[in-house]
Amino acid sequence: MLKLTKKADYGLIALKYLAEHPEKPALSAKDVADAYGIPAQLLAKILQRLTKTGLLRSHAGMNGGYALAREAREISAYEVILAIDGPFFITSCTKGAKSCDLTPSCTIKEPLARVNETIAGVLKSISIQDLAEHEQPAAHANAPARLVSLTL
Amino acid sequence: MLKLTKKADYGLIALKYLAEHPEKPALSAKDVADAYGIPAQLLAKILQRLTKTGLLRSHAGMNGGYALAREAREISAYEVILAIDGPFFITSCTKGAKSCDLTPSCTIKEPLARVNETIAGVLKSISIQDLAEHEQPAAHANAPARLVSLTL
DNA sequence: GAAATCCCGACAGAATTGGTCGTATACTGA
DNA sequence: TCAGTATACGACCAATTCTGTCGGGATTTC
Repeated sequence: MLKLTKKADYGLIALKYLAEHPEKPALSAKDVADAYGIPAQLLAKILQRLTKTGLLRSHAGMNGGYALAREAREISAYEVILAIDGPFFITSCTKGAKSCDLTPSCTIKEPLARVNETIAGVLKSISIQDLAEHEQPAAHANAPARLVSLTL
Repeated sequence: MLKLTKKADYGLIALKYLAEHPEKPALSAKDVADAYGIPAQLLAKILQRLTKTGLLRSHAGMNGGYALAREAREISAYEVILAIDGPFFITSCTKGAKSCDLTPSCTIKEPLARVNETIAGVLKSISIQDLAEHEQPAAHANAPARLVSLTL
């Protein structure tokens, strides 16, 4: 299915929201959760993780909350997903050191690893700001295309 | 995590295996399962599904089994994954008609839909034959790169 | 010190995935 | 026509993963 987990989704949504409100010094997990109807405690944990990986800055106490640790332009969707869901591999085998437990198996793995890199490249090329900019149905007709190369 | 299910993996492995043995008129599910240590009954169900979607031809009885319905070159990894795992969307929201149940939510969805298409494009550009060719650690140094464009 | 807020581990329920079983059906060859 | 080999398919269970909740703690502001 190749889909993001809801957590990753929530994380991206939250970061986008933060990027859209640069005037606020910080927004609490609850603020964001309420804005989108996301379970507050769950979002809190996600934001905590993003803080731990250095994508967000946090501040406790009244009027505390979270803020982007870097420019929205400088945070890629890839980093967010990586932080929340952990490293991903398109093949279900490649889990760390012990490659495939099955016989000589996954002869399929090697070519797909390249696909994996390509996808990672695409995700790396997208910043939180890109997400925020396209809030309004803009005319992306003339947006410059980004080329990603896949060497099989 | 953005990973393929094991079923999709198995399916790709099996198709690759079939592509590598064009001399055989058909290979049984058990043959393939044994070759890779894949649970035979599970693989059987996967191959049945691939048959139903027209990627394989099947034949019951002795010396029966499965064979590619088309040239390996003409079967894309995308088709295989689609057949086995169903349509995939990178955002966990986009599930059919009813978009996001949450409020105005997934403002994130629209840009990511493009990413989704890009990934699908990558997968479509890879054929079973591509997978089969790179069995041996070949020198893909001079393999022509394929460019996939992403217009955000 | 009280309120707001972040921090974090543990855990329960739900959903998905992986795999098995049993049975029916189709084809082959002796 | 019968035995053996295979596919076809639905039901079902087991394992894993994901989602969301709870409870207690630590910081910061007022």
